[in-house]
Amino acid sequence: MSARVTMADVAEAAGVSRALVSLAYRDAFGVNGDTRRRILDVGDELGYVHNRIAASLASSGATSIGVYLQDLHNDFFADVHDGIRDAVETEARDLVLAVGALGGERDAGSLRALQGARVGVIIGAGILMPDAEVQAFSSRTPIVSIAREVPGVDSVSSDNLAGGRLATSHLIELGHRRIAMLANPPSDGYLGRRAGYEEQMASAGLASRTVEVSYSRADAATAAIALLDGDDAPSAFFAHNDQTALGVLEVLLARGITPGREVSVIGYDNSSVSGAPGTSLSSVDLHGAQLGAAAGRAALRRLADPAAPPELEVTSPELVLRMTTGPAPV
Amino acid sequence: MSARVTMADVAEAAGVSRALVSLAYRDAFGVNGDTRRRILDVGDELGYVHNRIAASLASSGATSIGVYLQDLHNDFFADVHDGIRDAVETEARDLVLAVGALGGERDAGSLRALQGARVGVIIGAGILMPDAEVQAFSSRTPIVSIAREVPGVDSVSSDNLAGGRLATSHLIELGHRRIAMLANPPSDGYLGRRAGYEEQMASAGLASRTVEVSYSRADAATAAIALLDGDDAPSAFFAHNDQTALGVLEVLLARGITPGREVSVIGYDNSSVSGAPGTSLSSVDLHGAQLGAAAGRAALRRLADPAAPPELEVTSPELVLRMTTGPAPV
DNA sequence: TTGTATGCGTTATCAA
DNA sequence: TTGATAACGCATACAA
Repeated sequence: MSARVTMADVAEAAGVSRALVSLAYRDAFGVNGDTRRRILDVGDELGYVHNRIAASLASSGATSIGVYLQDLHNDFFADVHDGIRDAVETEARDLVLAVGALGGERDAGSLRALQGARVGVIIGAGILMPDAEVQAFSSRTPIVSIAREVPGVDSVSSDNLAGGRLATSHLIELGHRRIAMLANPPSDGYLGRRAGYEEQMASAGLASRTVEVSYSRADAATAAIALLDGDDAPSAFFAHNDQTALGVLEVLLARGITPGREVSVIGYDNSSVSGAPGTSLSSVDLHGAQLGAAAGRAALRRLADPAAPPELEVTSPELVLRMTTGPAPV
Repeated sequence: MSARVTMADVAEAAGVSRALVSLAYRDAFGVNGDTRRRILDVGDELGYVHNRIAASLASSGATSIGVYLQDLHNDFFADVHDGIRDAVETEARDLVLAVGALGGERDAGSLRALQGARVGVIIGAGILMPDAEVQAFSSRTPIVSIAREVPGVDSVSSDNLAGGRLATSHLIELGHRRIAMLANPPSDGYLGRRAGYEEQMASAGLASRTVEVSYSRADAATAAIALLDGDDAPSAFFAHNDQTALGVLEVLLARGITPGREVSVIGYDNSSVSGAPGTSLSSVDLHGAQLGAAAGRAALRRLADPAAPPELEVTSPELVLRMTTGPAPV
């Protein structure tokens, strides 16, 4: 608990100027590699820690990167985080994290907190505010939106249409003809998944059967029961996300139906639960780490040129096949 | 992109002094509720955001709370985060997050980053540094350790001995006699789980069979295969965590053995995968949110009194039974 | 490389 | 409540 060590102390102990110490800690130009090492060593010995607070206040342009993640319980956001960190760490930028909430009730507060931390740009994954609010916010602190396209705002998203096509056409190729889709509420976006499904069904001459469900597993289970008990029960389900697919699996297992044999199921997100033994859910992978990395690079570009026109980058999803998909029963 | 709005601007627009604006934004005493609201409204209109960077630099004592989470892919840490946030948000403290890595290779860097952000205390979940380093670090910036007891450092941990007893005695009550434990490397702590297992086995007159494995699923699978193929194959497995238990399940399913019928399995952590249909793993729940909340409160106490003696708080784990546990086959 | 001066936007302290 | 002023620890620009 000695008095706080400052740059001045390090400078004195190392026998150099304050300014040089400052440069050394930012590994800027104009400081010889040897002296740099020596300065850092002296700093370590004294227990000095570069004060990013003071540094940030003093430097005019904000250089740190804010990261907003909707929900830590969802593995997708963990992937996104990893991707961002990978893409950004070569630049030695500070990442400032803020976590939201599933319902979006923390969006505004968390984004404000990042703004209060004076980040230069915010990478947002799972922001639920309306487009208009995102745009308004972005005009003060630029946002890079992940997995959601916001007009006028840098966006990095996965091709949902392609994902919907991938899943559906695979089920069709397996011989399924009665394929139901459990879709999310249209107001939340991700419409491409549904569009891809309906397009593929139509072009195969099959009738679409789309049921809208919420994000809860229980809700999905209810919908699955209704479909299975109805006329012309489907032999395959395409779910808008893994959570929904788990609801379907729950129903199948409870009825003694083996997923992948009698009935096939494909989810979306390829979250960590998908790979669990026993569950082994086929799913569409968004490649969250890839999205995060792309967003990280976009953030660096935005920091470098605040006036550049907004960018839109679209990455391709991938179908990951496990045990819940199999040939249609005869 | 207007010029940055500062407190001075707000003060002028609201027709009050700078000092009053400062007080209003910290909702401190000495500012009438009405004027406070008015000041905040004016601030909003001007698009002012309280600059936490400048505030933090100017205020003498650090009041923000650092949170170190080892790995976002593990649901346990998400629970911990939620618990901390709940416990702390009434105090309106800033949470500063840092994320580590599974192998511990980011421990030092992440903790330093928090120190550089001048937090007043750090809540650490999943720190892997040796005790001595944690203690040394904690003497500069106090640490509250979660799920790991570090002598001389505030710690909030779950009672691993009780957890090991719970799991083992339950298997014994189910009639199992050949119960194997897949334990973690002793150097990582959590020794109580193993001790609880061995104690319960001994007091039931049964022979312990402990095999040490790493944290990888594949490693656990290998160990399970060796045990199942050996003499006197176990009818039940107690795994030191869920990941390890999944490795066992993988082997059982591959061999057509139904978990919970022929062979029982209990994991530890009750992570999100445990509840997936098809997996349905019985597990010991650490109650991460509860641990987080306790740590949050401990952090607030530490902030209030840096000189108080270190505290140790121990919470009780709970056995969550699902499909992978059942009576011993006859 | 070195000093040195100036400023970043607050908080904190005091006297009024 | 108000001003006014001194920190806070650093970045930055400049002259040497």
